[in-house]
Formats: sequence, structure tokens, C-alpha cells
Amino acid sequence: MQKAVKNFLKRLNKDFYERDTAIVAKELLGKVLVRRLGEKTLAGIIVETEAYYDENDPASRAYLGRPKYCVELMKGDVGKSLVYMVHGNWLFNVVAHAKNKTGAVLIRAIEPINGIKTKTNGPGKLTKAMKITKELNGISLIDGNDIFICSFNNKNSFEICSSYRIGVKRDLPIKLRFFIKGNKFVSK
DNA sequence: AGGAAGATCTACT
DNA sequence: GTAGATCTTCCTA
Repeated sequence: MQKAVKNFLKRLNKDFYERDTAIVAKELLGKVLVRRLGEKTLAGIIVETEAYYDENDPASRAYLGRPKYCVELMKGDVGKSLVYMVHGNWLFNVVAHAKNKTGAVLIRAIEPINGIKTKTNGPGKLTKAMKITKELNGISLIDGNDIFICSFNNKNSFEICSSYRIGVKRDLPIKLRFFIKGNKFVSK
């Protein structure tokens, strides 16, 4: 820890998360996801995200008929984690949306900077690497200490690209996936 | 008990 | 690059 950790700036607060979901998704790129496990601290730079909206978004966990706990979380306070299982993989999201809206940002890939040994170039892989499970569902990234996101003193600037979301059966006609151009940890 | 899921791996054209 | 099988735990009934 050491050098990288000293570059952490402050934790992202409610004002950061309480904006349009796509804007938050885009601005989460280059931020640092921190996971505390007792004495250990795992950290990685977020390099790929996707925005998911409300019941009108067919790919969203808040879409009609989806599990109630997901809908409630995505409607509720921003800055909370939303964790759910898909095809045997835990996926990690952060609730983020403008006031009185619904939405969450899926963290799809990170670039390891501290304590991570396994590959993190996919949403299921990064949760495995960071030991993220259902236990973290619903906790706050603003107040809690087990997991949170910080801004980071990035030396190198980067270029943001967007595309349609991956693996989604029915997508919206707007590009809601954001990633850092050329980063090798971005999923394919 | 059954169905569904925003994934991953492997094996090809 | 795309295609298919397998996937593992959840929610809802």
C-alpha cells in the first residue's frame, strides 16, 4: 500500500451519486474501488461501467417483474451497493440517479492496483477477486467501511469511449456502457 | 420446484 | 468474432 494508497483523495459522497445515472457511470471511470477485508485492502481503478435505469429499461434490474429488493434499492438512497447473482456470478452495482429517479451503475471491470491477484476484466471476475457477495448488498458506500469508492489522483489522463451494453437481450437505443479507451482490463 | 439472469469458457466457422 | 453449453444462486410460487 503504500504509494498507490497515498494518492487516494476523498471518498465519493452523496452529491456525486445523486445525478443522472449515465453521468455517474461515466465519471466513475478512473475512480478507485476499495474493499477492506480485515487487515487487507484491495483496490482497483474502475475502467468499465454500464448505466441501468428504471422500469422502462428492459435490461434493468428495476424492469417490470424483477426482484423486489432490486427495484427498491435502485429507487432508494444513492450510494448504496446492489449485488445480485447472474449465471453464477455476483455483479456489483452502485445505486445512482437524479432525485426521485431510479437507476444504478454496474461496475464491469477494474484495473488492480493493490492486493488483487486474479483477473478482473469482467463483472463476475472482479467480484470474485474482491470477495464481493450478497453480504454486501444494500450497504452504503458513503458511510460504510467494507467497500467504497474514492477519487484518485490520476497521473495519466484517459479517453472515455461509449458503446451499447454488453450481453443485454433488449437494450435501449442509447449508449450506456462507458470504458477507458485502450485499457487492457476492459472486457470484450 | 421451477425459471431466470446484465456471465464465462470453450470451440469452432 | 460468434455460438453454444453450462452456469449457481436467487426469487416467486
